[in-house]
Amino acid sequence: MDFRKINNLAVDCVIFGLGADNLYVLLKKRSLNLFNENYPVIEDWILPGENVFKSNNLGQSAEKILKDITDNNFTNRKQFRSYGNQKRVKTDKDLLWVRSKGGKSRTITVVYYITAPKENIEIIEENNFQWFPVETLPEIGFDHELIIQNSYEDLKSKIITEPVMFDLVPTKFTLNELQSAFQILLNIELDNRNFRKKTISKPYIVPLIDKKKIAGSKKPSKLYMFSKDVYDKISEKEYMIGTMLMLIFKIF
Amino acid sequence: MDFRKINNLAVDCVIFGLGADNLYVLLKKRSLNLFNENYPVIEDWILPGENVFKSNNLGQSAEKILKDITDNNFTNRKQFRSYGNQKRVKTDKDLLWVRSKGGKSRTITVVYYITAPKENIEIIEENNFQWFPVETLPEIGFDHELIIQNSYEDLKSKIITEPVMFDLVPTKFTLNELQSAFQILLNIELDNRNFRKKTISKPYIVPLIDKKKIAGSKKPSKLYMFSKDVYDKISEKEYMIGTMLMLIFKIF
DNA sequence: GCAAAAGTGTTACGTCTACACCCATGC
DNA sequence: GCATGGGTGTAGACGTAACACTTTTGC
Repeated sequence: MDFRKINNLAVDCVIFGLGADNLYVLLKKRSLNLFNENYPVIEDWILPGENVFKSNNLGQSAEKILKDITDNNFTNRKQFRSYGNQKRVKTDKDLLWVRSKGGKSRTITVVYYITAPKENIEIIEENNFQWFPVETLPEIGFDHELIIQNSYEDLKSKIITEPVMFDLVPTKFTLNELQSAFQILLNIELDNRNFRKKTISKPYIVPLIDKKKIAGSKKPSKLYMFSKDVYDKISEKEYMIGTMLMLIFKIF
Repeated sequence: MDFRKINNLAVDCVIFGLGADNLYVLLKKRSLNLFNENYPVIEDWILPGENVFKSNNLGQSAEKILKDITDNNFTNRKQFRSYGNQKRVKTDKDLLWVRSKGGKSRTITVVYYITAPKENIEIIEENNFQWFPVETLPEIGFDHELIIQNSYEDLKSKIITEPVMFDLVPTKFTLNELQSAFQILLNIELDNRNFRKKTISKPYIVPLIDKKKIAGSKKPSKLYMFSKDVYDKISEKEYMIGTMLMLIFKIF
């Protein structure tokens, strides 16, 4: 293993966690105070990320970043895009920070994003990380707010094309949870009865016999699973494209 | 301007050109013969690309690569993803080539892809570039075959989500051209009458009054344009997601 | 027994699919 | 005048949208 870092190549991770009524992003606190009036005090939030080791490939770097945050194993890491503008790092705060870390001001960042139910992600170092609703972010360093927005857009577009919704919801989910997930992510209202009918009719939504779940209160509800096998088998015969859409939209 | 190159950062371009009955990719010839039996003879094809200048951002690099190929201006450059595996360059040929060019064997490549009607792209240096059908590629260097496949997949998925089809077809197109484009790219058959009805009914498909076009032969046909303005206006009110799909699919 | 969320069916309407022939033009 | 691709209409099947009440459980 070669643990030296490639000083102009970094990986950042956008971690999306779906909560009860919001989609959240996990951010890392960035603070630096030199107690010198010539330097700004840094106190804001950035995406978890780091420079790539010489002997790691991009995916392994992402893996490593995630391991520092939680013990979860994520199966749904998606490489998104890269940011390599030479003017990316431009504010005093950002320049100071980069210099203090030995990085280069022209760094190319490859972004991965990860999706999971928020409740599934147990954060190890509570102090340094915090969830924020995607719609109301705090002060963000670098160009990371842009990166978050771009990733969010991409996620939304993937949701209607690929079965990524099932990564945002527990493995065993109730139909209402699934419906709510769609409603939050696409910001729409859905008719409960129609949603159920369509969803249940899909062969890759498999009812879990007998098992039930205790909601916050009152009557327990049936659980379902997503069968990737079945889904893949169906989508092999073409036509599957855009299936997710069908769970939801009035086509017009 | 700083014309030094960042030796571990490159941009490659996948240029898709839609022909009459195939989707093509533009490749660059790679040949190197040292006339020394200890070295392999290189004679294959790669994506057009190059290392990034210190003073260029990624988009500018892509721009520059394209300018060397054709005088066309492309408006639809899309950044795709990055390839940064440390084992990317591994065959003797590839290593020899990289060394002969002063690059690093661990290079991260950011991929852009471009879509246009094949006939629109006039290649400047005929000798070095050639079109190949995506489905039947020649011998390809580096991991560029993988990159092409990945880009192709991404393109196909974008086609059903975003109005990228209109980049592959002339600005003024006939309905049959558009239908044929869908058929080639998604490898499906469409009913001509139904396709026309749906397509014409979309407000963002605007008929060009009076103008006609001479096909390969016989009867001229009506021309249409895609109005991005109208499309954007409609898609603002949500729900637009997946519209492209609607031009085509039996929803089930 | 009551609060809270889960779960259920029907009808009217609109959209999609399937299908075969005439039209306009160039030669 | 004929060959070629351009262009057109309808009916039956299917899927969607709209809509309000009952059920099951925990407390």
